[in-house]
Amino acid sequence: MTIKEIARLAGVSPAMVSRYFNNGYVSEEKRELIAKVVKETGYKPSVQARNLRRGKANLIGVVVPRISSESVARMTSGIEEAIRTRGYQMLLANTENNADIELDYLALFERYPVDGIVLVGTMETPRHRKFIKETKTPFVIIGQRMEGASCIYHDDRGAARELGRKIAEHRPECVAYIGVTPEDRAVGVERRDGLFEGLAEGGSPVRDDLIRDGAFSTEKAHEEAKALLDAHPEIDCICCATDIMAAGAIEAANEVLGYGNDVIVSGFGDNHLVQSITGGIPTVHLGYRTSGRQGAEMLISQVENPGGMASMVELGYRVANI
Amino acid sequence: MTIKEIARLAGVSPAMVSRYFNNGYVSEEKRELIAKVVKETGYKPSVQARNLRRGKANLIGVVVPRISSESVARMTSGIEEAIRTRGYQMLLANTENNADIELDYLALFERYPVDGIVLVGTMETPRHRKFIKETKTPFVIIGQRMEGASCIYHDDRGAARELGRKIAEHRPECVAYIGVTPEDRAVGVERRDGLFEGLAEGGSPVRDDLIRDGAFSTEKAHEEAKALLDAHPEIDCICCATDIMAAGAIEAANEVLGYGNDVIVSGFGDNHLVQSITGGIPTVHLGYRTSGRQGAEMLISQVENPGGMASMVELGYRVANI
DNA sequence: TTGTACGCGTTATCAG
DNA sequence: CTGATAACGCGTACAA
Repeated sequence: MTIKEIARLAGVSPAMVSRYFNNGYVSEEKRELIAKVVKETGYKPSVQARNLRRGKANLIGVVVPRISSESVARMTSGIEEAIRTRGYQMLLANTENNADIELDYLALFERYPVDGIVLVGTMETPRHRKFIKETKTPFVIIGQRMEGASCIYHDDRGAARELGRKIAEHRPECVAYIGVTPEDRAVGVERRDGLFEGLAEGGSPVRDDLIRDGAFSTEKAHEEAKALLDAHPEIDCICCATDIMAAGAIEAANEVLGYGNDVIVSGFGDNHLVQSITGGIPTVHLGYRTSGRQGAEMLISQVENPGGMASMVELGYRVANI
Repeated sequence: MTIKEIARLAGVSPAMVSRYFNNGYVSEEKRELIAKVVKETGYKPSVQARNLRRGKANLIGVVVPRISSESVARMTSGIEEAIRTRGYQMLLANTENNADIELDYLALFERYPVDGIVLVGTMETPRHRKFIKETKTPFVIIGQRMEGASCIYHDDRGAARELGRKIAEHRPECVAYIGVTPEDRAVGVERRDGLFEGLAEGGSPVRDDLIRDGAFSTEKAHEEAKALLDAHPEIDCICCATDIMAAGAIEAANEVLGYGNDVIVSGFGDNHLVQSITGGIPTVHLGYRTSGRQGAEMLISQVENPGGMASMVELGYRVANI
């Protein structure tokens, strides 16, 4: 069923039918004629042909590191919302934290009919920088600050510093830290450094020998926390780079010291499930939905008004439960 | 940059360039000529035009109820994996559990250049049945059994029955149940009925007045469980339709009866985070990744070999931690 | 092995 | 307000 056949059946020109679906330069009379035929045939215009003709697909490619992470889910939800209200669709690619797959998808999207690309960022490699410099497709990165690209990110450092200060007010005497790889700058470096600063300012510095890597995993964090607590009974505070890992640390503390122990365990990111299971541990709410939404809006405005400058937006935060 | 310009620059015909990218009817000499120009210009064929010409987009539309649910994340991960290895891309739509948005997306995908549609199913309304009956687009539904459509689903009932029997072996004397709306047949009806059967067979039936709706939410389940335990101290077992809700029930039990209480709380779905935080409560592993993967494979085979029958696949399960 | 010519289904332009 | 016509960029008979 093509526009031509509809035109023939309705006794009008194809152009008329096209206008019927787009701008509305159609007389009432013809409109009814066409509407009737369209309803009878169930005709839908070919998006393919339209895309070709318009040189635009109203499609945004979104590349995420791990779809099963709550923070990512919240971002994509925000992206999707913004995108949908502007009449776009989302093409989602999941890389399972694999840099090669990530670059592959970025390359794929460049020649795919997407109007723009959103990258939910984790690591920054030379190949990433190369891509950013060379791509002609509108591009926004969410969650990491990256030079040369439009990006929208959270003030991980400031948030962590404030969290650290608040924790220090409780005067913990022996503070351990479970972080993640520094390859993820926002989570691995900014959160750690900010937290260390805040704790030190408040007079409760992290002890150098009590720093571990929790690898973004509840299990790994559980394991590390257990080892820490077994070896250092003096620990009375464990700060974690994510709520997910904090969940593991809490479990460890309960195992080693029993329920109702006094160890302070803090997280980051306000993971819904973790917060509701634990009844609320010290954490930072980061507005992932917002960054998703704003990132998508930024991208679409780039798509629709090309030639603008790359812009960087830093989002606020809210320290919670302490 | 079009195929014509490349042809001109390489001193060959456009058809040659097309063949260079598709079937390979090109002499070595010309191949090198073209390769050189392609590399220099960074030319990528327009997927738009190719799609129009081929009448195929290598795109699968996936409609999910809630992207931030772990089970959904696991399914989409499986779908994505299967799709990618077959050379397709995934277009993801999120409905936030809204039936209207769900139907909108289904309709959108029908006229979008997707080769097939996967629906991660929850409710089944007359409009759903209408869509299924009328759509000409290859279509697979995952997670619910639905007549007239190809579907792949889990044996929720059998799994629940076995879980119920296992729980009954611990001889609980007063069993409560927190479920969800029966509009979601698999989760709201099959799990409930199966569990009730298994418990009854084992001699530990659920007490009729101890049945509540937890609305897929940790908070709601927490609230309901707290009310139950406050009003009925004799409760020694709370079964929940999802792990997420079980997390709320555990929290409630700890609040009301203290840590280390003997109330058995069971879940369903083997939620990673819940299992690792709780140290493992009785649950059922359902292979969501597998259903995603197989559902996608089923769909693609429908796309590539049209005219087949609708098929229904039931997947197994594994009861865990009891 | 190579090139020519046509058509995929739309929409934009332009003349009426 | 309406209709004819020319692209959009590519793939593929068909002829050479």
